[in-house]
Amino acid sequence: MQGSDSTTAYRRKSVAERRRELIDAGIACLGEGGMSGFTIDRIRRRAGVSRGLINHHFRSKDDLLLQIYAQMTEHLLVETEQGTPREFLRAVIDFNFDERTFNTSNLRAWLAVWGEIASNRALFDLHRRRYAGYQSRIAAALRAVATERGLDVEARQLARQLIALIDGLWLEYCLHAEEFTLPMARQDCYDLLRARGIEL
Amino acid sequence: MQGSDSTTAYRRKSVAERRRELIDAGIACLGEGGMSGFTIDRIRRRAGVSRGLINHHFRSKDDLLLQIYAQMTEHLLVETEQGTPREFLRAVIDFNFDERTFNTSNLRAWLAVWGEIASNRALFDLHRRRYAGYQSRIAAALRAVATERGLDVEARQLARQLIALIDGLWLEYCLHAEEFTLPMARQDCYDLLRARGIEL
DNA sequence: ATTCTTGTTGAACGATCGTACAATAAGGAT
DNA sequence: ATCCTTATTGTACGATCGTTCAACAAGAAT
Repeated sequence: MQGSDSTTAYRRKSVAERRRELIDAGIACLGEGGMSGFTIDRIRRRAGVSRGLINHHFRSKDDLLLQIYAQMTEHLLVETEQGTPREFLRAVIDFNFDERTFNTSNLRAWLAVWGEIASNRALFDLHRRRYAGYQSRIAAALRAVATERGLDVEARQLARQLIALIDGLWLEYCLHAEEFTLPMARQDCYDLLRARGIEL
Repeated sequence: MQGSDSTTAYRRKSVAERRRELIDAGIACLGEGGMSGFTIDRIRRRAGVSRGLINHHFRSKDDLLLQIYAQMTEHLLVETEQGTPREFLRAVIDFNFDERTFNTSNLRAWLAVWGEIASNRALFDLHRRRYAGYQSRIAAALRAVATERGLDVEARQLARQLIALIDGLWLEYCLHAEEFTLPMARQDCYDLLRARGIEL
């Protein structure tokens, strides 16, 4: 755009870098205006790029949305890949309530995507694949920690409750950020498990 | 349309009845296609009505969305207006997981609306008003039941957790209806309170 | 310097969006 | 029967949507 060299009209970037920028711009638009704000024109403006470039890097707008979801879940999966079951559970909770993840813009983006999953086949399928692994890994970790302490828990049920609480807290925060702090939300999750005898 | 009397092209209805029909059609569209499916043309087709009628009964599409939210929350407030704190809490949980409320179409409609609240001023304001009363009533009921048993609970925090769990379970069910039963979800809520010493 | 690849642009397209409005007719009042 | 109100229709409009595509130029390769 207005680069330091006034003789060049624009700057070329690598495919990976540009795609990443467009994905980030898309997430920002989702966070700012929900699904109604997820528009080729708004995305391209936020990315500081021309109208046609999005369709050059992505097959369609739906494809961009799919890549956005892929990146959002990628973060969650990658950053919780670690050691013992107890460490894993802590990582899941802490990551979900880390400032980088737990901010209104990002949460609104998630909310907007959730609203589309049910009526977008490709998105739905990807979500199913990602989510199944997520839940079963949490259930397995809960089971491991519980048996280690000689507790008898319904691991799948508890995993479901934990995930539901996390998502619900996200939702609450998304709509009522002011009466809410990040450590409070995190503590709510630890409390849920402690009340079942699982201390992290 | 194709009424029994073939000489009449359409049937007039009372303002209240027609508005209700349009609101219901709008909810159905939200549940079916998310915010992207919330379209004047789709709504009017589902309601079996002409294009112009929606703007006759509602100032704008945003106004219709506002009325839709008003009706959805109305149900929740009305059906939980009853007696003792314990009865009230049971009513809240039971209503949230009643078949009439807890079905994928309705939940998807909620999800779609939630996604818009943050970026729609009028919707946001209405939501705030409705939600504040909802949360404080739950907190008060929890406090009453707890002190009745000599327990010391952080009522507002627990209310927040309960609401988050309810919303989270809605969300889970919305996206994974098959590995989920209604009584299971309801039980999850009772479990949360029981784990804190509050037996309903 | 020149060539070549391809990231990037911007105009143009048809479709669909929400809204406005004049014309119509249903159905109660008289 | 006739009038009157207004619920209802259907067309039209401008704006914006997602997508296509020929032309352009950035920048590495030569």
